[in-house]
Amino acid sequence: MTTLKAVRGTRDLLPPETELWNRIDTVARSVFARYNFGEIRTPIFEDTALFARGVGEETDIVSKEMYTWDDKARAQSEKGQSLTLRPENTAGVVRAYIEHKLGETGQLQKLYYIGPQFRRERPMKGRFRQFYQIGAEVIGPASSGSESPLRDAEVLEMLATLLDELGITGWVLKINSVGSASDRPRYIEALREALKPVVGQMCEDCQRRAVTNPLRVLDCKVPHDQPYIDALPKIADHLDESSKAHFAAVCTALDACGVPYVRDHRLVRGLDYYTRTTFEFTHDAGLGTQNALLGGGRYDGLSEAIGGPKAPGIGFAMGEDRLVLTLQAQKSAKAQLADAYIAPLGEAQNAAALELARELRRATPDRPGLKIELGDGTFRLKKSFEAADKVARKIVLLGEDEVNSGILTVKDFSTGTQSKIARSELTAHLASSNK
RNA sequence: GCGGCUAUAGUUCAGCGGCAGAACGCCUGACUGUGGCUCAGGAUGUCGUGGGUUCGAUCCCCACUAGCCGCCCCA
Repeated sequence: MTTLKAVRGTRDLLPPETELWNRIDTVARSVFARYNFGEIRTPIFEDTALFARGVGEETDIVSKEMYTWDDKARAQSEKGQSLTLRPENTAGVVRAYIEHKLGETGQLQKLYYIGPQFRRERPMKGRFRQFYQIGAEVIGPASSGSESPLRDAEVLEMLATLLDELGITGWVLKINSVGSASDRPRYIEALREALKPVVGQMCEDCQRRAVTNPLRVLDCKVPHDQPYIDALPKIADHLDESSKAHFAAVCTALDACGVPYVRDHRLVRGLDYYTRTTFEFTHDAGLGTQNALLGGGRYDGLSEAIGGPKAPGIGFAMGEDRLVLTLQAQKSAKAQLADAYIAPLGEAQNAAALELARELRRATPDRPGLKIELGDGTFRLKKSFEAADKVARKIVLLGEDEVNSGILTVKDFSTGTQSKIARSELTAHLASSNK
């Protein structure tokens, strides 16, 4: 029989790595809570039309990367329909916003999500077919302030805080404005015109892009092409007055709170719904060419595109897989040692050891409970020490003497010192030197 | 979807058309209640899967699968 394996582009997350994933989730939830975001959980699959209309029929994501299937009717009373595993979460959140009439509250909705997304792409380092995103959306009727540049700046400031609290050092924030829905076609036309005379001298990829998707020429990294690209028209010069003022206000607010950023007029994003502010946080360690930790932007027309009321918004999605890779590359990911390893000396002490472990592990109103690894009485003492040294900060010896006297032997691996501790004081002793 | 590189022990990787290797890790003992160092010994495995060429294939050829890199795109 052939052995079954995780399918291409999917993977199992195992300890100790899952500890890092959990830590990232915890830090993210804590930051979101302080900025007064609430969690939303949307279904993992949706009607295919949601993504076609929301993300854009012509985008690569929709045209070739979605896991879509025909869900057959099972009875007269049930309709068949085309369903799709979500390739991103913004469309689902906006769908929920419309469906539950969250705009009717008049309040600004601040929602975050953490969960798996699915795209049928060629897997690479930092790119998987099932991958995890942590994202958030700020959306509401214009009267709630959802359109304000202050929202953009606040979201960016929150992201800087989140990355800092995660311990990611050396991130770079790039921002740009892609203008309103009417600005962009005008700019693309200007780009085509400007490319015509020079594209013959540029790389083959650019010659193809100039025809298929001129905005992508801005992404070209071939050194020879750079002078030509620098000479091309900039989208900043093709924005209408209100988009210009909006972007300037975002920059002013970021300057005021000291979040560093670079304006990158070449930053273009591939999802149709983006308008005005777009951004990306990049990092160079551990990610190879997939160096974007997160990306996002404003989507002032998305709600209408999927049949809802006017509801301007801004959001982002972080690649959690990429945060993990970056933190691992920074070596700030070390497994948490147990507070103690209990070593019963002889099988006769096994039962007493379990009882002791239960006591130490148990949480009380004033103490969270200790992290305890339990050995085995059949191990020779040497083996217990070797095992304990790998997983715990201290070893607690529980032999016949200790069980009878109630005075336990505790050795601290970091200092090498050994002490006798009364059983009644053991919890306090182990908890006190918790760092 | 297209092009390229890769796949051997738990891990990182050598290797060769003729007995499957190293380092680290793991297990046992020296050492019966004191680890890290040392020494002695031990187990590593469908050489990614399936075909083909050959007296003989882990090695050469083909296909498939998977990972990585580039295109495309994106978190």
